[in-house]
Amino acid sequence: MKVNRELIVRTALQLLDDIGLEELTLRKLAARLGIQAPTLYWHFSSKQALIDDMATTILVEASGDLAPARPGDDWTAWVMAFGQGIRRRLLQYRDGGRVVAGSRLTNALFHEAAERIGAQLLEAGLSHRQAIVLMSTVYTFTIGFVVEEQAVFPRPGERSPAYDIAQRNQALDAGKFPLMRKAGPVLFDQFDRRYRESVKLVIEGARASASR
Amino acid sequence: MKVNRELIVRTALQLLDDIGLEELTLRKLAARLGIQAPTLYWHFSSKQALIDDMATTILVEASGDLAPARPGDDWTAWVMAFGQGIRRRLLQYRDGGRVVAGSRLTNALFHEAAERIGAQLLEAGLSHRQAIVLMSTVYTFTIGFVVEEQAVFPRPGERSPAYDIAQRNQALDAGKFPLMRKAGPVLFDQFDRRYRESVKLVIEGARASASR
DNA sequence: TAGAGTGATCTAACATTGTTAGATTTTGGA
DNA sequence: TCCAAAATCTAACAATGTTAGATCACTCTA
Repeated sequence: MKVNRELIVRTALQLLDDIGLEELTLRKLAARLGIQAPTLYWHFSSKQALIDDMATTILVEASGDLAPARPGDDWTAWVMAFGQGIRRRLLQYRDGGRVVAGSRLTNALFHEAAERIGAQLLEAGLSHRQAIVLMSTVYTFTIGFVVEEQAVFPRPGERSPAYDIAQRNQALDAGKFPLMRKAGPVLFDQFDRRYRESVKLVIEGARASASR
Repeated sequence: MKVNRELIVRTALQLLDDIGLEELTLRKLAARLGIQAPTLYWHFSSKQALIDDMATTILVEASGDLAPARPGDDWTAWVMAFGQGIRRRLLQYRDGGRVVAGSRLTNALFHEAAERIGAQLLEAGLSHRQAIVLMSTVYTFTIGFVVEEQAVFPRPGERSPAYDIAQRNQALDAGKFPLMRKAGPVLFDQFDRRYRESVKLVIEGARASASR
């Protein structure tokens, strides 16, 4: 059975989703492909090179889903759709955030989407620097956010027992940490809502900066 | 020679700064401590537990440095100092960003600092939720930002050869990616400036949200 | 149609790693 | 002085990424 880079990456992403990044080994991947582990080195120069390709693939998959629903929407909708689209796709794979966070992209396909969205921002009147800073802020925040989110929810709806809120509160003295205690539900529940609010902060900041 | 948790963590942080997270092994750490590797398991239940303690220590070190220079400053200065303080401390250790990104805090000392700053925000009129979302946004962004920054500059001023801008541009067709090409210097130079601008976006967004 | 070349896989092995089991030494208080 | 505990040691294990080199499979050419 002949195997190629794309099949390897797709299989690796399936395996990732099944067992997580920590358990993802070349031998397990090879087994699922019906080959021996060293054969992978004919296709990839290292495990990291494979993971880089996985990360690139995840982001490329996201690329088609980064435009706002209604095409007439203003630039703020484009930025929100950019962030939401990336987050949604990262969440589709177990440890998707950590995979992308630790990798370098291997091709420019994701840059195409970024280029399109950036063009929208310029057209709306933002400067080049404003557009780049805005997009990179959302991008960086999104990846960091999903890394945290997936530590709490390894899979959507499946809360990790390590992040029990009651247990967290037990470690936080009520008299000493009133704010932090009350923050538990904000930080570890309803990630959708907090994500939206965070990105909205960035967007409103950009609106203020752009209108000057 | 007797060893304890604190000495181990301090030595591990030194070693981290010398050789980076990837090269940090329990045997090397033990050698530097003058003990055998398995002895570390008397003090820590796993390597990850040790790294968690390292991350906690880094953030606790940052805690003393999170207040604005002039105590009379308004709440926006507190938020900026919060972010800048964390970033500065993460940058003091090689791979400091990645260490903190992948870890869970082992004590609440950092929460004390967060509690103080949060209190400032409430006093300035922000709601509890606004304050928590604002701080978590800056926190998450900062860690993600430093992870990227340290991929480009493993040590301050020491650019990784893998992130040469000219090389990056070669991969980006000038006709197809005008914005992304021009973005190189914005993204991979002057991290100080971009960090400040990003956090300012968040803060201005919070100002807009708070004034409503 | 035989054979050469290269594309793709295999087997065998290596060094290194985190970790465990269990024996041994060191320490400090009764 | 003795004993329990605290702290360290040696020896070993299973697993991992990776390399070296042999072998199979396919395609093109002479």
